[in-house]
Amino acid sequence: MHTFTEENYLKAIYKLEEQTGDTVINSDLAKALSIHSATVTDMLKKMSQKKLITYEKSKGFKLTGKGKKIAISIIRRHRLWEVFLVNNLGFGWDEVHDIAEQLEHIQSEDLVNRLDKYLGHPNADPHGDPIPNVNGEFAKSKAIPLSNLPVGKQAKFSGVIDHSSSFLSYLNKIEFALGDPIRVKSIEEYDNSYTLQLKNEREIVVSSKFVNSILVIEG
Amino acid sequence: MHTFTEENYLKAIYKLEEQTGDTVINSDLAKALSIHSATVTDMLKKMSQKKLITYEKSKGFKLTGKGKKIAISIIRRHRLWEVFLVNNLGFGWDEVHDIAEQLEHIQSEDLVNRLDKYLGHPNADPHGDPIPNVNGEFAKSKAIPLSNLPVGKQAKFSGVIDHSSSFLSYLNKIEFALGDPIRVKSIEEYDNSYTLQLKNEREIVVSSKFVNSILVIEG
DNA sequence: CTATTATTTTAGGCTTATCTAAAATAATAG
DNA sequence: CTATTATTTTAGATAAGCCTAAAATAATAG
Repeated sequence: MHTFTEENYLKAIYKLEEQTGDTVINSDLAKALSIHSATVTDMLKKMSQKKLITYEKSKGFKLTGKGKKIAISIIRRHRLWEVFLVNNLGFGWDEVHDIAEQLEHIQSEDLVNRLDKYLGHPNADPHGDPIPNVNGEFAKSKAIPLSNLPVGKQAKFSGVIDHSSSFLSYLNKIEFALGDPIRVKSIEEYDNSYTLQLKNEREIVVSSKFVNSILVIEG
Repeated sequence: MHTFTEENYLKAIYKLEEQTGDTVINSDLAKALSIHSATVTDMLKKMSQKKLITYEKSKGFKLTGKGKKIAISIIRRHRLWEVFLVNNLGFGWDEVHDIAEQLEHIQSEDLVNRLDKYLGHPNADPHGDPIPNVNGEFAKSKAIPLSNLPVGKQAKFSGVIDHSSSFLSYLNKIEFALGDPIRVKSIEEYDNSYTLQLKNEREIVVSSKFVNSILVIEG
């Protein structure tokens, strides 16, 4: 159907659109894919011809309906494979990204849907990212960054914003896992550090970077 | 590590060596890969430089130890994925080849070994083909073509030689599956057709092509 | 042993995805 | 509003894998 490269462009554009909520610009995409702007320009022309993006010279670009549909299906595949790798094969959540990057390009509708069923139609991957269903629809999430959670309110750790393996293995080290309860006890005005209360009354102190890197759901 | 293309060449050369027991020639490899001889010549030079094959102009070629090791690891991956697709995802044995052709190129030692463990270290794929272990060693098999089984001797269906999906779905249709008992009742001299006795005394008549396409183990 | 046939290699091209360097265009500061 | 800076595009190359057509080599038949 599409080449790996094209699929990677589509996925990257989708994620940039999601982040900025607007049209994407060449240089951002180039940075995201670690390639040069000239290369991006070339590819944009080709993708535009194939009606995967809308694109006018020197203006931003965005996915067409067709392009978006493909991007979402790649994300679906990626996240389902991550569930398999963690839940069934016992990989750590900090180890699966690169392998899922490869698996997401396997072409077979049937395979993805059987995998989905085999895994019990999960609605989130091991990092708490939502998995679109077979029609490309995402479940609505009430997750908010921990930094937006009012002090004292009880919540649950529901996902990460920072997917870097250094952050993920830090979470492993402090034994804080998806689904765990969490509450902000206090915020230190001096350096904006947070004192959090976790499972079994355990308290930890974390940086403001930390509280911007995880998502929680109240209640 | 290696490109998909290179891996496909290695696998194809391995299979041709296995079949003919000798050095492989350009035209056979070209046919196996459905590409032109000129393309093969190009690639042979490159692979020879990388010490994956031994090659002298206009003579045959064969895998080096290094090349063979890679080829076997690709076969291992392919067959393990086939087991997963059939046993866990419920695909038919006639449906998995193309998907496994893609999955076999996923690069991760760890992944293959975890998959192997998850599947319970199977020693054969859904077609009865042996799966090499982590060191690249194949279990010795006592399988023989059904055509070599003496009349009257009891045996078990242990593998297919013909992997075409038309043959496999024919076997599905006649409800003859791996592990089933089999015995040659008689051979018709006129057209070399065989009368076979299967599970529950059931008898079928098959062509000489059929008896050359399946493997059995006596006993 | 030579002529014919089969096989392999060379030579020159194409496409995809990338690059660098230079030119063109857009954005921004004064 | 113009000069500087930033961004994007064009132009020309490269490497991997493939092709076709022609040349070279090897195999085989008489």
